Amino acid sequence: MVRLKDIAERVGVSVMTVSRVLRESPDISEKTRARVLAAAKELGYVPDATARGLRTGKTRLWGLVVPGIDEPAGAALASSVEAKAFAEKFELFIADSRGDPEKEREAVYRILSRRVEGIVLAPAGGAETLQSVCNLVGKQPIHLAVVSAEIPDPRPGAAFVEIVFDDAMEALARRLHTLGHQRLGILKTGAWMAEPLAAAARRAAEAAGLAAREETAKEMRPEPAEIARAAERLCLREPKCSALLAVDDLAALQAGTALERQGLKVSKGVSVASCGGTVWTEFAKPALSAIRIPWREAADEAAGLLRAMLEEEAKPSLRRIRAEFIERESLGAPSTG
Amino acid sequence: MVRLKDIAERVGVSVMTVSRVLRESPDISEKTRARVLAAAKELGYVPDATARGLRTGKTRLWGLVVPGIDEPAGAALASSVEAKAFAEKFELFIADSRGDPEKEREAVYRILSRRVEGIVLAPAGGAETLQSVCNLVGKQPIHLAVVSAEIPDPRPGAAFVEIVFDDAMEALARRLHTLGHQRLGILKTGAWMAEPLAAAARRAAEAAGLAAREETAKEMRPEPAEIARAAERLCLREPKCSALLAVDDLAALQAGTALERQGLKVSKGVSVASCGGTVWTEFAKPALSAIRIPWREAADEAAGLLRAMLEEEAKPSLRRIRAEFIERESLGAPSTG
DNA sequence: TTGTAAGCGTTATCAT
DNA sequence: ATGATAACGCTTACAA
Repeated sequence: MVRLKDIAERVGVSVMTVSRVLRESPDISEKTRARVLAAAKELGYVPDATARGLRTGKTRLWGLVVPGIDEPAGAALASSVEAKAFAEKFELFIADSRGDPEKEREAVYRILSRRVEGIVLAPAGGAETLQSVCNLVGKQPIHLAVVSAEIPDPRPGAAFVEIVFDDAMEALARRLHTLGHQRLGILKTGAWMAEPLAAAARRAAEAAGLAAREETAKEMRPEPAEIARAAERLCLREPKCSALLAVDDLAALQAGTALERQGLKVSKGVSVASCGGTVWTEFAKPALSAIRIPWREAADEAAGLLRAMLEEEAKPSLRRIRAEFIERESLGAPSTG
Repeated sequence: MVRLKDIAERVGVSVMTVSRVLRESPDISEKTRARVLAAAKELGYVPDATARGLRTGKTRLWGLVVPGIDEPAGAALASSVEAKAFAEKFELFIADSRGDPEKEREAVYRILSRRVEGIVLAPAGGAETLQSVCNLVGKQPIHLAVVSAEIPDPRPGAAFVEIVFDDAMEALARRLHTLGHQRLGILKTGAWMAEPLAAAARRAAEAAGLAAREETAKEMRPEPAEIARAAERLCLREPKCSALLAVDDLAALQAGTALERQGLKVSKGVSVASCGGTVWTEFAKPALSAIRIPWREAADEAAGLLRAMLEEEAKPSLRRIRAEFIERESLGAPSTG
């Protein structure tokens, strides 16, 4: 590995001179600059950002911890944060908690030990387990931005980006009610934010005068057959639901397919909606995605907060971002009878 | 930030003693061990892996560079490599080249400057631009594992995981021929590995006695309307293709939808196939995914190679992984006439 | 314009 | 069983 010292010896100057040249400091004669640059190139010098960080105290490192980086939502988050990091000349650690709070804790700890300047966290657990991670990070002189639908009260010392589902869910429930639906089936999985989504759906259904039933598949990405069974329990068994809301697009896609196999026709007879908002789902099956979740906006906001906190002494803040209801073809009137 | 020194002063021992306790070295009296541990906990000590890495020369850091981390294939890769890294107690940098060889070069350089011990690269460009990145990395004392369908010849000094499409494509082409198809439309996008996939499809079509036509959308993830136009050009304009192969599932999904809107029925009349093999696409639309690309296997292999290279002095190796043809419902006989 | 000395937090090595 | 010293590669502070 080539060090400054190697270049210095080669050129016959001090290490400091080389360091200055490479950092483009002024006060360097054109002659030495050229010779140093040439030697650096010739030797294939790659600066050691690790050593620089140790000396300066600035590592230009960020960390991101998500539950499920290969889930559409997690991938959207990763993409947004990575883009910001790259543009700002930060390197980004990514760790996947896989929905496990224990793994999340370990990931955060390990990332802390790398002396990152900030962490974006998409929490795996609920508000309780989040507290403990916030405490851990709070003791370190770094910044934390949490993207979540459940904000602990009182708020720990971190920047929060809260994703709010209520307005969108209420709009959806009202729309379904207007179309003539009386009972909403909620299909929950172990996907990120599934529980807050389901809770918002329940609240909205009640407010709109819809009865609601819920079926749960615990895995983050359940077997298609399991989703099919849940969908059938909701829409084929008494009391039958004429409308189905799945907490994510892929589950909705499966559920819709399953119901059509059973002879129900989506949009006529049974309405199917889902919560989505990633490049992938928007692209693949926009018809179902009635609740658009602003994953990218949330991630951009979180990354923006980290960057902002670098400069100003930003106080722990709370930023709300709202999901929105989008009218889709998969929503229709219930079959009569 | 708490340092070993702080603990040492607190307990009244030397820094080395503290270091030893924290690294669980033997030859430490139970008494001091307990006191050091207590102080470390009390002060909220988090070790500085950066400084450790500087001193030991072992950073336990890996890097991953992909084109499109929010694409199904990129996300699958990230997930696999992250899992291996986490299990092996490595931290993982992730950078997204977004299909741009220039960005890829910068990402690799920046990751090198973090003194990672290994890099997994999913190259953005073809074999030519890959060479230059391999040269850059080759000068450093670290390991490189490349996941690609195009291996440069002669092979640069790196471990290669080659994804091979030919067998699967040939099986697909033969099947289509048997079903009575005479002309295959190939729908290419700017997705990762699109060009090698299309090339393999062309070769396979020719070998099976199918004529082939190709339409290209340059973006990695083109507008649905653009895909629809391309699909229509292939299947509605003379010489009409009775079978369509898209280089990725999402494009196929869009294409299928577009063709059905035009009155063609997928699996009767027009056959639609795609190249997939990620959790998302398998889950959402298995019907279309006739070429299963072993993304995860490839990523696991690449991560495994990195790990192996840590221990033994592994030579630059080449490992082939084959895509497989899977019979799907979306394949049927062409409409007669 | 260039050089010298010291130190960032840790561990290898040798000493006690 | 514990401590002292130096060094990893770099940059800040000061001197020449």
